[in-house]
Amino acid sequence: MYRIGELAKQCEVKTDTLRFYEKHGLLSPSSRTDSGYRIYTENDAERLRFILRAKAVGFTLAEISELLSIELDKSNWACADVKGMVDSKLAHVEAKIAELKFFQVSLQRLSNACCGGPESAEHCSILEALETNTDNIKCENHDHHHDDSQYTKNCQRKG
Amino acid sequence: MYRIGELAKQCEVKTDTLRFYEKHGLLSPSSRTDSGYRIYTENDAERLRFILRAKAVGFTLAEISELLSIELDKSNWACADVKGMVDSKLAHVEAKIAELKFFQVSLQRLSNACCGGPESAEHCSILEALETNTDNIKCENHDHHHDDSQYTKNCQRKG
DNA sequence: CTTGACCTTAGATTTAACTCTAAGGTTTAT
DNA sequence: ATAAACCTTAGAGTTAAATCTAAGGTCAAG
Repeated sequence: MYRIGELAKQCEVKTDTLRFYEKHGLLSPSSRTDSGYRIYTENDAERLRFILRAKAVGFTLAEISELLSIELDKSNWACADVKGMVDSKLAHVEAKIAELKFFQVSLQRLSNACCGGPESAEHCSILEALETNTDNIKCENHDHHHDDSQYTKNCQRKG
Repeated sequence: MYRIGELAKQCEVKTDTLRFYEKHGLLSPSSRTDSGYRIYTENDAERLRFILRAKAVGFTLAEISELLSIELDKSNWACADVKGMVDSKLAHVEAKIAELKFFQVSLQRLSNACCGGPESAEHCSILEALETNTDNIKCENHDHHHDDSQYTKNCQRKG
């Protein structure tokens, strides 16, 4: 059982944000005190964490509402409806994962191609890494050496 | 070589959006015609696609700017700087992937638990799926049958 | 028994990211 | 050679998602 300020602090949001989510139907406290204070349960907290996670990966509040409506309307829906909706959201999530893996590969490639030393990063760029396909990595070959293996271990392939 | 309208159409954004990105330093056309029209190269288009992908997975324009600044400033930076920044962004991307996999698992679990038939979805909910750990899945056991295996194949485990 | 940290509401303001408007110049098709 | 469909700028308006303000009620500590 949390009051609004406690839940807000725990989840690192403002109390305003919680009232905003309530007004927009995303999260309502399970009860109120006699004097009208909001009382949130652990279940409410779980729901909030779900909302914040969804937001962090780029879902809009409208999309999050839709995801959560699966919970709210469950007894009025048929399994077929729920499954259809879930599977569509699942496809959406999987598409996002694929997009992010694209960034991951690009950034990893750039990180690998870059020796990490004090040289100019003339040939280190995300877009160069994007243009390069799969494993044929441009790698700067500077004409000097510096102390250690840590910097140069990833610099061996050349386009 | 594209004019603003052509690039906008190709990437399904408004021309306003491209002018907005230019004003905010995310994407400038490589040149202009004598009469002042913007001329975008294939490289510019690639950069735009990068921006749109980054946006789609929840990066703000400020974060995207930062990602792209690796490109802009490359000759003024040392490899060590670039690598540090890239690795930090990489960690960010990997965290997002982890978050999304959390959703993927939850949704997949829900999809699996839900028989997909015409029954009430009483026990189908995202939050129930979130609460359930790993493989001990609640699954409604309706007292009737319907046509085929397609609906019931995933309904065999019970908590 | 009052001070200060909480809570309430309604409504105004802010921020990011567009999106539109107005007033005019350019290009292409008929 | 002129209408339609583009382009230019500066600046105003919109939308989502908060965030702040004002005016006041609640409650535990000293």
